Amino acid sequence: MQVKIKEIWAVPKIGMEPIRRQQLIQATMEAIDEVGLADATIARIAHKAGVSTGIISHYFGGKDGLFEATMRHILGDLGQAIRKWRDSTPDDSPHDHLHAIIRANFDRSQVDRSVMKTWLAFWATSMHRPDLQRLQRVNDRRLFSNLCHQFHRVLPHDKARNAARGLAALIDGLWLRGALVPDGFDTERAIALAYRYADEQLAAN
Amino acid sequence: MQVKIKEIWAVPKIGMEPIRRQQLIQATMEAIDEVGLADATIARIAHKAGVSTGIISHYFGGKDGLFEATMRHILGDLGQAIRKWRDSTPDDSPHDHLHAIIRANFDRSQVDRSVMKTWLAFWATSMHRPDLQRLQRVNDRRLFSNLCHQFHRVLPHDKARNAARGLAALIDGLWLRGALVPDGFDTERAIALAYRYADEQLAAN
DNA sequence: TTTTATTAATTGAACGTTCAATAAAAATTG
DNA sequence: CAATTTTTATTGAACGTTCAATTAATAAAA
Repeated sequence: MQVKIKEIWAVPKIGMEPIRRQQLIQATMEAIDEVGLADATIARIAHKAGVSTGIISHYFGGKDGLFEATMRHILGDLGQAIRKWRDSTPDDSPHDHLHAIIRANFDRSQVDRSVMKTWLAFWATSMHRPDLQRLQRVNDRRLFSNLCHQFHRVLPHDKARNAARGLAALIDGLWLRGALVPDGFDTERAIALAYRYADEQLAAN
Repeated sequence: MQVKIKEIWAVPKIGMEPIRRQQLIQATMEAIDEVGLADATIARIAHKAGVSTGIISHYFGGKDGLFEATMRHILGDLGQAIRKWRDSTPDDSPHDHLHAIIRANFDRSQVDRSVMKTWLAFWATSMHRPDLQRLQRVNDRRLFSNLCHQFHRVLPHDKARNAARGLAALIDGLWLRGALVPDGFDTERAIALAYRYADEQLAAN
């Protein structure tokens, strides 16, 4: 029944799944960077990845599934960055550990333009989608309890909790303000401000 | 040419424009609160405001215009809150002025659920729409230069700028984290943390 | 042969916008 | 004052477009 001009069909290769998933997640972030989530249609994403639209439903079940997978990918990168900076620290004093967490949150993988825009879209969307909201809260709590644990090695309960709350907010705020300015994000300045806050909280025991 | 069952037509009353604009802006925020910007269709908004879809284009030129007007309304409320808290302060010391700015940013008009969700949608959308981006930057700069001016009455240039940058980020971060938790936003705790930061910066001259 | 991989074409729902119709109210004219 | 024209306010059906999702077709690989 189909009308065809040429008898050219795609050449299936085995083991394409992980490659296609990666390609489509990357294309999703790029599309969001270019036109925003609302206009990041599956046709646009598929074209950018060099595949047809059907493949998105095939591997991710649909657009929603692709977006969630993209966000999980970014969260995975953040977790990796935290491990990387933690392991690169000489000793494991609260001071060094806090600095590592701060550095990780401003890691190159997190301040990339397309990643930052995807984060913003994620926040706005997560408010109406329970599945994304859960993802968001898990991440939120992890940052908070990480910070809390480190502060608690030096400060009493309440002070540690408040210090963690403040530092978590400062990190998010610096990151948000960095994301919202169109021109470059001065990461080092943001890191320096967060370091200062962390150090002051540690000193006030 | 229209097919009618009943001979009932709307009863136009003069001077409806400001009333309709207010109704539609309110309905927009409620719709965003309920289903998010993407699903806040003009049909839904119009129904919620108790008017027909055509009226949105009539008064706002379209959906985009309505969203921008909604955001301008929220920004206007923020400006009003800043004036309110500034005027309610006994003297105009840097300390009191900073506290007033902090209070205004956590004013009831700004921590309302529908307002917070609209803010989030605004941030995500502003990244791809120059008109909204300008609106966003004007607001950003106003907060920063307000803070900077107050800190500068006590601190030298560089320290004032860093203190302002830090406090602006802390305010935004506390606000963001408050917006993202589904259950209530502990405004007083956020205000207390911001106060503490402001006070510590003022003391470190 | 079945499974995996993929595409092009198609479908149907949803959406924003436009527009003719309608009438009260206000302004203008005779 | 009465008759008319214009302005303001409003509706809701119709239109055209855009999407996400589905489907039939295709073939290499297992």
